[in-house]
Amino acid sequence: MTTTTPQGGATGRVNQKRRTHAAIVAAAVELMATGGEVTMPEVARAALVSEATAYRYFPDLASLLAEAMADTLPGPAEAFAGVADSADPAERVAAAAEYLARHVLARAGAVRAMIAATIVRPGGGPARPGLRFALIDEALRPWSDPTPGGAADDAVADADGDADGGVDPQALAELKRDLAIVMGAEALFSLIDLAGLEPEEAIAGVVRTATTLTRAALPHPPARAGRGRKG
Amino acid sequence: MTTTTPQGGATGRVNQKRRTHAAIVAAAVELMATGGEVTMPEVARAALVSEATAYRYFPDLASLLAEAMADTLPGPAEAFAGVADSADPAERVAAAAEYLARHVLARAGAVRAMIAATIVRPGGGPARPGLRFALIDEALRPWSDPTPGGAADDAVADADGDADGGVDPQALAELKRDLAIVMGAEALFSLIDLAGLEPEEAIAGVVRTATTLTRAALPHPPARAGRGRKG
DNA sequence: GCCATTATGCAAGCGGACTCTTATGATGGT
DNA sequence: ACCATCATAAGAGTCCGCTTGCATAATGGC
Repeated sequence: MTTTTPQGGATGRVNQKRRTHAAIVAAAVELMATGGEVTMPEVARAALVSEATAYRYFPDLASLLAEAMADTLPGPAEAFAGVADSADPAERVAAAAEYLARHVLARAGAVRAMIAATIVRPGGGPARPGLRFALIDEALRPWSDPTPGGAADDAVADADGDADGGVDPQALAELKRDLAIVMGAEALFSLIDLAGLEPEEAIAGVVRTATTLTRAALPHPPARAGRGRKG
Repeated sequence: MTTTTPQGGATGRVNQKRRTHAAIVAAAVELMATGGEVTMPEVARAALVSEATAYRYFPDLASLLAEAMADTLPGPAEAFAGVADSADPAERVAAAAEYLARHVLARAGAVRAMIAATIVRPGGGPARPGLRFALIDEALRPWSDPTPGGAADDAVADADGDADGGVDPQALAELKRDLAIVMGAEALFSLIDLAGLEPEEAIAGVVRTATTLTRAALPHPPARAGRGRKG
């Protein structure tokens, strides 16, 4: 996510810099979409730019991939397209988890490279986007904001019965932490690489686990995640 | 976990090969224990062996680290030392999760290198140990084996009330999958690197999430994971 | 103790992630 | 149109992962 331009930010040949920057990101986005591996020399070649120049704009490959990744995520809005008017957090969490998982799997090669690059640099800067956190917050908004102002208010009361907005803040924070573990690329790759699941099974797996965790956080008798809905 | 010796397995100069193999693994174990990064040249130097020789015994760094890692894990027995006579799966899962997490964190550098190496080789062989799976199976044994033959039988009946061994096999399989996501090094590093938690907080986090999932799989009214027990 | 077997060391090499230096050449204000 | 500024290209260099070929030397059966 870190972007460095030559000679600081808005000084010098701003146009050229914006052009170059855009070209590099565009090339990265395109290569990422193939799902294959993405290397810095490749991106540079595709962007008609020297490798050294690419490194002048991004401190490392992970930062470049992070920005390219973030650029292809239109924002939380799309993730909840199907459940926009639903105030059931479990449903919203499931939608977010699946949305993120499919996005990741479609760019598996790049995401794998990103994880590999960032995992060996513990303190080395915020090179990885916190995509999941924004999605989690948005998914749990019905519990965070007591009154979002739309039809959701009714839905909350409908789904929640007595305590509509009254969710224990600590329980909410813990749920967010739980979901941060599950709603990530690493979780997906764990299931695929270690557990030997097929991509679709892995998606179903993380969605199910995320749903289970969300339901478990509810103060009400939890129905377990619906199984066989995708099978 | 893959070990290749020159000229096949038990042929040729067996003693020399065993000595060399042991020296390499021992060096890796020692370097891992420092928690710092572990590279192949380093291990080779520490083992008084050329790098090429190290690669003759292990196809890649990940395999070497995997074997060294597995060698330092005395087996499932130790993990459940404190809860050996407990048949509460949630308690056993918590113990296993914490055990694994501490083991990983004590060798963070090596594990990070291992993840980095394996994440970019999706189909490239089983270079990563399934440590978690054995632990999960062992933790859930009270549910898998209706009658393990010890004092656990009574404890099961005690904790479970009516249906002692009668746990839905599918629910059990799903729980195992859930736990496979949470009880792993990646989950730990996600919390530390992305969520910004301290190591101890991260351990508490995965333990809590694992406990929550296990409790949620119980057919009975689940008490949420005890919070504040670890501070 | 000899000597064929065979593990090992050395060294070169490839590609990727970066870093740094030097020399162009495009940019854009005047 | 000029030309100082500044982004860029090119290339070498470092480190690691990993491979390969060849010469050397230890091993251990005889």
